Amino acid sequence: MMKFQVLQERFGYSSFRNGQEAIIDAVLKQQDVLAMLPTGTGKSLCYQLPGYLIKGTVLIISPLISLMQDQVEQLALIGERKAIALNSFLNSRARAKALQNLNQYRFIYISPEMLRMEGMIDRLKNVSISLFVIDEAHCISQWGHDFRPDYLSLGEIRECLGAPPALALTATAQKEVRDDIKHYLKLKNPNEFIYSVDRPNIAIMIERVQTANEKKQRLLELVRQLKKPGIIYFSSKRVAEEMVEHLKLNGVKAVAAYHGGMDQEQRILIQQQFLNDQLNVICATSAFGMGVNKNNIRFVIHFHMPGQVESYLQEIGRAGRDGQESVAILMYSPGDEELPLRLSEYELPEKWQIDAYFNTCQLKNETDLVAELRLSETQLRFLKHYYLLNSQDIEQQINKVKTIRMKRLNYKVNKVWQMYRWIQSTDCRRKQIITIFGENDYSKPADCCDICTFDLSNYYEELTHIENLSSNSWVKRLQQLLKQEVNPL
DNA sequence: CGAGGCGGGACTAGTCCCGCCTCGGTGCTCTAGT
Repeated sequence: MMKFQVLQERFGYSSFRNGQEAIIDAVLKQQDVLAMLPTGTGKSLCYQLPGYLIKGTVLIISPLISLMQDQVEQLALIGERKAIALNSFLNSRARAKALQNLNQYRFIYISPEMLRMEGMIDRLKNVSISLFVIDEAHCISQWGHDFRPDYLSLGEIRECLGAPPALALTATAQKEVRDDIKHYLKLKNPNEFIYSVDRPNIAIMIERVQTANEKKQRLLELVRQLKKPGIIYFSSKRVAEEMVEHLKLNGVKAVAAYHGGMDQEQRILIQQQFLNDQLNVICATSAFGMGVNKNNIRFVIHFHMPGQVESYLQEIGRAGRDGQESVAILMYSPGDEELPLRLSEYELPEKWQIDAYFNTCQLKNETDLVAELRLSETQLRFLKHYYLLNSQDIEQQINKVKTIRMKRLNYKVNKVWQMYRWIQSTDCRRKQIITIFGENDYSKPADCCDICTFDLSNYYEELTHIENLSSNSWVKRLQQLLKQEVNPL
């Protein structure tokens, strides 16, 4: 079968979208591929279509259970039943059955954590894996070094499985992140497809205020005026929830919160209601977004600044997927950079915790250690990961881990300052982003950014100015209009 | 850094204020007990 035939008959498309065909060709030639495509350009087709043209199974590493479930459902809709998501949603019987029949699947979705569970690699060795896909591959760099260290083992796992060709897919990755991806996946001379991160239909704006209170008031104004639907990003679950109440109290309807502290069920419900236009505004933390395929989002507001330009770009990139004019507004008040700086720090163990852990972890049980050293789950995982990796004497190990911690901390702090410089700069915001991502050319849209030319009222809801008038003046205005209509007759 | 919670002291006895402390995001997995 030819790829065009599969495209039409299986997926129901008459042509490829920008970038897809070249990537698919490289995959079919069994080359390692690193592809950076803007959000919403159909990345999953790049491995799903080859799945029908090559022998064997496509293994897809995915960061979220919900993304895996989504993809399996999407595949079911086009009649594909030989797809499975291997994750904790499967009960033990279903999992046992799936593991026994692994080689019958065309597509297997799995998390990095599940891949590293005992016996999993041996199971997969009996399957002929013909393509090793890493969806949202920037997670390797963004999460692998601390939050989810299993991401760093993917390259070794790939080799264990006979080094099948790899396809790494992402939407935003600066050069150093791409280097990380290549290194940790052990890609050999990968074919790289890098498309521009620029989204000309998203106008970029920074709103400066002096205090937190002022920010809150200005946010209410903006939400009232702007065309919806929209997302507001916060770096705190509590503040996100408080803002939902504040907006509701002030007459904003169809607004809800979304963050990682909520029940899985509640999260799915909120996301569905947003996709179905039953909710207009989501007050969210960075937990919201991956896999949210909604094409008519008109604004993305940042109430807190993200810790890095990549996160910012990924978050604003959720606006305007339909190609219509949309706006991204980042609200900044002096001192805002402190929060992301703190967040970068407290994820990593402190120096004294490294000392204490390495010196006593063989003597005490884990529960006691965690309580004694006040370790968070992430800190503990970081320590365990590097404890297992090292086999030299304790002092050497400790120094090595402290160096790793220092490097990681520096990296994250530098990322925050890059974001900060972007906010403070007086250069075209779009041009700076392009430069940060190593690009040179872009065409300036009519509404570019607050430094260039830009009129925020283009993004207001049409009726807003009438609603804002008091009822009296509204009547007067209507009378005027009627007079104007009547007089000429 | 900055917001919020909490404890204690003060003064028309239950409320108010001040100072101190803590916390702040992202997700996978399994296990034990209902």
